[in-house]
Amino acid sequence: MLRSLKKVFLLIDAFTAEAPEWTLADLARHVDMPKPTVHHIMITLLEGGWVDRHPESKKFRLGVRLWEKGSLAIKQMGLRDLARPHVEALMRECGETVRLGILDTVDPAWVIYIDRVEGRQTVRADNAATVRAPSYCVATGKAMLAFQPDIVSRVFARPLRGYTENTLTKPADLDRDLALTRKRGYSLNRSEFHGEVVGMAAPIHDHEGRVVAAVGISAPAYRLGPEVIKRIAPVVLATAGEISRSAGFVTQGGTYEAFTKGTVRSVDLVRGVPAVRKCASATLSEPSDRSARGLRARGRQ
Amino acid sequence: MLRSLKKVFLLIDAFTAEAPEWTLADLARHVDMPKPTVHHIMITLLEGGWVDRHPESKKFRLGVRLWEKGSLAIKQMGLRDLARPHVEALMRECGETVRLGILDTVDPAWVIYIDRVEGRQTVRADNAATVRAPSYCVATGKAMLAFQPDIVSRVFARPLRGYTENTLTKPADLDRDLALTRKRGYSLNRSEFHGEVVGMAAPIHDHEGRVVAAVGISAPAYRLGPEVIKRIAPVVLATAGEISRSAGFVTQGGTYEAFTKGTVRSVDLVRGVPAVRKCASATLSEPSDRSARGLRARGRQ
DNA sequence: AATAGCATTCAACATTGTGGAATATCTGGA
DNA sequence: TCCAGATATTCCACAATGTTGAATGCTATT
Repeated sequence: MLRSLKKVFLLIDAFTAEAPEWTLADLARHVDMPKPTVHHIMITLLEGGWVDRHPESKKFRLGVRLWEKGSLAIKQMGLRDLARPHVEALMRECGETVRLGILDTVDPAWVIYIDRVEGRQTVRADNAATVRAPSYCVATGKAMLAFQPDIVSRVFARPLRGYTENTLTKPADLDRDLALTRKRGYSLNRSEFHGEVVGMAAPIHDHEGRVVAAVGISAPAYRLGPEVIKRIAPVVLATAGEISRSAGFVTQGGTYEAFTKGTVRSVDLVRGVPAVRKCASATLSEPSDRSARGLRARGRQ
Repeated sequence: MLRSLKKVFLLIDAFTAEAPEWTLADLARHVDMPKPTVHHIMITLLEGGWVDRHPESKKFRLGVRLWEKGSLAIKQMGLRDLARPHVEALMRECGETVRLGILDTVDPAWVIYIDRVEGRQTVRADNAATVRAPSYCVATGKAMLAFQPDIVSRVFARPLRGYTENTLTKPADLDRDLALTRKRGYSLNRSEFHGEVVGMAAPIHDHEGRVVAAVGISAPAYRLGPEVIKRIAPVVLATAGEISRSAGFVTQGGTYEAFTKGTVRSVDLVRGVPAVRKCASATLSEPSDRSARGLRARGRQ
């Protein structure tokens, strides 16, 4: 809409973990805009505190105000605080790193981690860590995509980049994987993003039945073999269920009706929108032995 | 500079901890702009993921991208990770809540807390907590102001709002307090922001001698009496010194010269800029008994 | 059925950002 | 010391851009 604003977005997006500092000229080259234009915008951002500038090197960095408002944004979401105890409990139960992720509202091909608890005891929301990952290659991302089929097409809009030899880059393959995820209730990442790293995750629903996030664990492949996965799956599913529940998501009567003005409605878990038909919650129940076996067989190929 | 951008700033600033959600009309009224103008801007922000919108209530919230880039900003500053172990150590030593704060680059009348460790064991960077406080009423803020006299005038630019009956609202009073702070090396907050809450803090210098942050503790007044303050002061000062040191700040030769191309320069701690004269580091040394006594006397009035 | 409050769309207008050219400042090399 | 080639910054005329009143379409409330 507003073109000048989009230019600002482009400029801010130039600042990444890999390139956190920019000189004016480099920045102008990078975004392909005239230097004076970039200068004007950056000076304005500087005045507002949105970027910072080293007084000598003249290099720009992202500023304090961004952090301040960002903190507010995450606080607003509330989900993080809500989920925290369950996330920690999950870590304690399985000992591995636990992540809480949401889909990037702009581009669902990316997942953004809003919390993380390290395998050992480093219990801190370390936002210095990786915040962004391709949703179609990680467990949390796939857990969310699987239960929001209408969003998947947006992921397919662009070609799926392969990160490892295991990455599912063909839409058909990914679709099959998502279907499987829907069946068993949890998703699996078999080293599709980083080699040697595997993970599993389950979706979290809000009080209206929408998929809003996912919790998952990740670990070195050798430590998370098929048998372990089978054993841990119920725990991950239970965690996702508990978080959903504290977010107000209840499948039969009770809390749920409070949010729909006396009308008790159930939710179509697959579409993620309130629907008429009543359905059993795959999230809250444990997976059948059948699907667990199916998983193990698939993991071998 | 760019007026349209400033409008955007105004809009984003409307979102606070107290008013985290806005409808379009309310927002337009609040910032006193025509509705279509606000609409255009917000839609653009929405597309960029900088704000979010509840699909039904149509209310705007701050979005994920803000959080993402904010995380990057704080990570970039690095100071937080650097200081973390010392911050934690300080908490362990005195058992009280420890905060790490920096001055708002735009308006030094405010301090922004970039880290916090709770008195007990809740060791997490809880950015859901208070992030912003008036610098002239809190220990961390006054520690930074005291050692940057040129900045203080900017704080005086606007009248100092009183938060409690102890708040130093008269410039002369504050100046006296800052002078005292310079002498003893650490600042004190005697319930000047929140009643019943007192605190003390010391400034942190970077490798060029600039004051970049402050560490401090805060506690209920009854728990942090004059005698306790006297006992704890050296610990706080030592912590600030250690953080400064790991940031590359060294007062005699050594690391410091590495940053000034072979020229060994010392730093004028008060002005915060490299200077010719050599001075003893108030930050790294313990306060004399005299100043500690002076403090106790003052605390009585 | 009617009102009042929302969000949204449109298009004509002039305010606003744009960017080429000029200047100032810095850095490293000869 | 001086120059060459970077950099950041300032200026101003132009037109592209954001602006906003008026009109429309919603959704709730009375």
